Amino acid sequence: MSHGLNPEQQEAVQTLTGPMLVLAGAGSGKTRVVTFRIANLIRHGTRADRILAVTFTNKAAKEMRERITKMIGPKRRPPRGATAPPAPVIGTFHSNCVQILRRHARKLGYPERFAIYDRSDQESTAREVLRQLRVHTGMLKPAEFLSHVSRWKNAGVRFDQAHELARTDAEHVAASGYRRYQQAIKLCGAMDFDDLLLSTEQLFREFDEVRVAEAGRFDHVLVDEYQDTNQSQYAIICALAGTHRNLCVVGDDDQSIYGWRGAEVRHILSFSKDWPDAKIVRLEANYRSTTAILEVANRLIGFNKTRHDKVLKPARAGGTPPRILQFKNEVEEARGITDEIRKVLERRQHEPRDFAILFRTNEQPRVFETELRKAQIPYSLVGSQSFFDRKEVRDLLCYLRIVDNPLDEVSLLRIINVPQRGIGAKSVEALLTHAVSQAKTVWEIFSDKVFVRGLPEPAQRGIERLQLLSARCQNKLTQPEAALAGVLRELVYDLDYMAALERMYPQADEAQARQASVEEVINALAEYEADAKSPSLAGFLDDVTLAGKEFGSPKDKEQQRNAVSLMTYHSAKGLEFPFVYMVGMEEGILPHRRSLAENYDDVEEERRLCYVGVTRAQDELTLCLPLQRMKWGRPQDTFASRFLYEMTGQADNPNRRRSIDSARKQVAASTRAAAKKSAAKSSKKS
DNA sequence: CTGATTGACGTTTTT
DNA sequence: CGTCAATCAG
Repeated sequence: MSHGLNPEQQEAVQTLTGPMLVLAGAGSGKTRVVTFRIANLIRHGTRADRILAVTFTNKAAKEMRERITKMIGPKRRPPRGATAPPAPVIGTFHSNCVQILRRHARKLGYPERFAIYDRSDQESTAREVLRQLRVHTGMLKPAEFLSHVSRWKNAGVRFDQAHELARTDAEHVAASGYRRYQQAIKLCGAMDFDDLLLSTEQLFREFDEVRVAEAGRFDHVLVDEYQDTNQSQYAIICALAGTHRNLCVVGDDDQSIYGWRGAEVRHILSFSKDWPDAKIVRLEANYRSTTAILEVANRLIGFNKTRHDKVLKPARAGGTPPRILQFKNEVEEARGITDEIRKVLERRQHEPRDFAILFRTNEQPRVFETELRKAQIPYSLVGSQSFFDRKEVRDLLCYLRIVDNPLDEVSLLRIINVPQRGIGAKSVEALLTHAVSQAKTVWEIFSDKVFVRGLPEPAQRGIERLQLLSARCQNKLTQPEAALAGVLRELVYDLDYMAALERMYPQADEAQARQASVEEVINALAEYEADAKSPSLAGFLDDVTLAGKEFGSPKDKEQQRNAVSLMTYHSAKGLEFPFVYMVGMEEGILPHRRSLAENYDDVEEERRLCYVGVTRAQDELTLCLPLQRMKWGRPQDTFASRFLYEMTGQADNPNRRRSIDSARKQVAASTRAAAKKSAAKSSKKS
């Protein structure tokens, strides 16, 4: 055991009891240490299923599970029907909280089958709440409203306290909405992502017997990416590990990039205050990147004030110094990088999966997508717009959610007239007003015969059909041996959904693509059904909400296995690539203008974001700067990111703006020349 | 009730 | 330049 580990790593792996803080720098083999440690615990007699490991993403959890199975799992596949050997419990905070809450939801006044609302459900609810308050979207947008509410929730501010903290007009409106929002989702028997953590915390606080029971399931708790834990997550950790104190947290304060979500670097900076007997292990050797890259990384992060002092020590000598490339604009940037990648690929030394293009905002990759597609280079856009965000997929899932839980108002409102069944805006409005006045959900109002008879004739029939549809599905589900995928297939048939899609999308190819998505949902459900231990509609929906991004068609999966990665710095955390391109290194983007506005702390977080990007690179790092960027149809000049100057040791350069200006002048000249040329061409033609 | 057109407006990251 | 909400004519 512990072969190939350095002394620090060995200490982290072999000290098995008591609290421990592992300060793991980027590329220090952190993941390896965590998995070795779990394996070691099992070898020393801990039952595997009494170990809880909390990861940041579902993807990380999946990878960790696979690694551990490889290390300690049976050499041969156990015969069919044999009981599976105990395995460690590995998952995100959110998925673990759902497990716990499913067992005790009643205690908190939620139905056993409470729904989980994702971002899009939250936005719909927010929109509805703001509409009821007659707030103009110009004054407070749903997304902004949600960010206020989320901040309050994470800070432990209840909806009756928010008004005291509100300063601006928008915040006061948000405070009024907060109450309604919370009541609305509670009425639907739903929790949003924040609620999952807060409710768990509340559950442990108010019902000690529950806390004792849940904590008693484990003898060891490990937390990865500890720098990104927020207040409630920390409380949950303490509740679970407080008794046995076998708590191992692993993280890097320099990679704390979720402050906006309530993560507190404070937790990792002061761990030893709360756990005075904690052993602290520092992993500073970096096995990932070349010396040339690490020099830049160290120089950059040195500009941050609030941090544990540590320096990444390179294990790989030499290397190519990072390059800084300037392009005329963001289209040229995409074209230039695509070209470079294509050339490297043609030499057959590297594969598409060796490349990553990192950016700050989700709007940036659009240009890259078109260029990569043109060059026929396979790419995968990580994160945004997953399969389950497609309209038709989402609609179908809403049907399933209503079948599972008819009180789920957000889902109902989404598909109440999709495909169209005569329940127009007026009728919906009437239903909603009545529902609110009765403190009931719309689904319950459906059964209010007197009220429904007052609605237009087509609406009445639509409601009846909807009720019938749901009842039929529920009926099928109660039958023994009912296949979930089969029920869904019949639902699609009953809805005549495929034909409806053709009507909704007149273009044949688009309609076909959407119909294919429907097939894929059915496949995904079938796949879930085949894999899950005890499959249920509810379980499938939970998985989709919490880990939706890992689903997808087999074709997509196959294609994405070896593709250039396009992702944000946030989703790049924990990953590594031989070639990394950091794109759009401009003031206003990285650091983002929003974080520049107010305080200094936010710039430090942006710097950490940049640091995360730099430390993803194994062999070659390229920093890119478009000198102009299209904004609202007009090209606008950019300024080079201050981080570029910091990384290159020019932070104090008083002329840094001028030097960029001169570069811009050159580009402007060449642009003018190009414009003249094309003008000449077109005049020749005519 | 539905489908088409017009107008305003746009500052980030995600479990 | 795109997106989405509000508005209007069938």
